[in-house]
Amino acid sequence: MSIKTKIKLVTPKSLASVVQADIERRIVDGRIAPGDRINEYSMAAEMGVSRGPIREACRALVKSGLLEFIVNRGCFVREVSKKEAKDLYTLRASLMKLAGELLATRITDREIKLLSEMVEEMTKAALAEDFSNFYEINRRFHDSIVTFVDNKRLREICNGLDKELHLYRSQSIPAGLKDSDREHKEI
Amino acid sequence: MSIKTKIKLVTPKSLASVVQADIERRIVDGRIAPGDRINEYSMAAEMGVSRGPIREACRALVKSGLLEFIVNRGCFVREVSKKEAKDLYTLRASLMKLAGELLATRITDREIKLLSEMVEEMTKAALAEDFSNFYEINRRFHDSIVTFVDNKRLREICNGLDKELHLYRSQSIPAGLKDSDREHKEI
DNA sequence: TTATACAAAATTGTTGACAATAATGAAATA
DNA sequence: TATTTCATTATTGTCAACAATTTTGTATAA
Repeated sequence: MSIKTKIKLVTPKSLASVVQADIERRIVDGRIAPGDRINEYSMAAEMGVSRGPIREACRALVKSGLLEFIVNRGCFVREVSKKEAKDLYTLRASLMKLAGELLATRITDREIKLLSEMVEEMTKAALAEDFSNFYEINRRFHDSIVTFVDNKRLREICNGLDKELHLYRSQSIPAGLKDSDREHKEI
Repeated sequence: MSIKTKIKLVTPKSLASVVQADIERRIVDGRIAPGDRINEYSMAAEMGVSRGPIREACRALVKSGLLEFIVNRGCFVREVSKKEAKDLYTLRASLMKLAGELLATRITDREIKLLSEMVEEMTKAALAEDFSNFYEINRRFHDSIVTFVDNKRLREICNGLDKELHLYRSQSIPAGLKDSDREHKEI
């Protein structure tokens, strides 16, 4: 069953949005590495669609910071420099601080419980040095916080920053696990 | 001279990016109002291009929050609710605060001078109740700050939020001029 | 009059084709 | 050998046509 028939059975979505999610996934899980070019033609062939939806998806991914666009040369997976990563961290830290402050005024017991459980899981993963698992829970942890805050744009931006930072980490070595864990407990 | 030949003489840019800037401009200066649909066909005809670039541009504008996309119905100029506007203000305030803090540690005399001049101009415009002029200087003022900070993503996000908020203001009544002016002087 | 059904028109979704540009590689030259 | 030139190939840029879907308007029935 092709991608196209698959989505038609569920909620109606444009091909471009499906393609977008697919490319995003490929980037995040490393199948496409920073610096790689998105070959419209082969990507289209691989997904069984034409180049139109691919191009539309790429335009969106450029705006979200995952791709870089060069005229007549195409889209490349962002290479995040150290300076840019530092800037992104600063930004995200500031926004997570805001999220924390906002959430503190409206958080429910149920939400506290959910977050606590995640911190616990993260601690376990960190001690076991289970990196991929740690990052996944960590991602869910932060996403939960910004979701509970109920500020749509804040959530979108934070998730976007997370993806960009993930891009940076995939270029360098994973480090500082215990540190970020201690940070979480303080919230 | 058509749009196409015009850009070819300057820096090479894709049609889609020019279309994107054009649509953005139309939205910001009110030629297209919140709730309006972007008719791909007529927009393409009006700009003398095909629908491809229009669609690509719209995908980007959706990501940046200026348009809303509904499958099989097209792109509509965002209608920003009061709640959303409040959220955006919160976000922007927090980011401008961050920008201010970051800038304080590295600002040059020349930059201080430039910003002071803008505050002065804004005060004049506010007293003369010259709304459009005030907003334009205001925009440049904020853009200067985030530019001086030298955090690319911060700048992009702030400018994006500004545009979204402009969208909200264009729906409601302009108000609170003097207030925001006082805010600026405190920086 | 109001509601429903349905044909016609308008609009978006997707594709394949062609044009324009950039990348590649081989031949010619220093 | 190293470099340049230039044809070839690969790739992106743009378009126009067709398919699928939604909207509109009209005729019909309650």
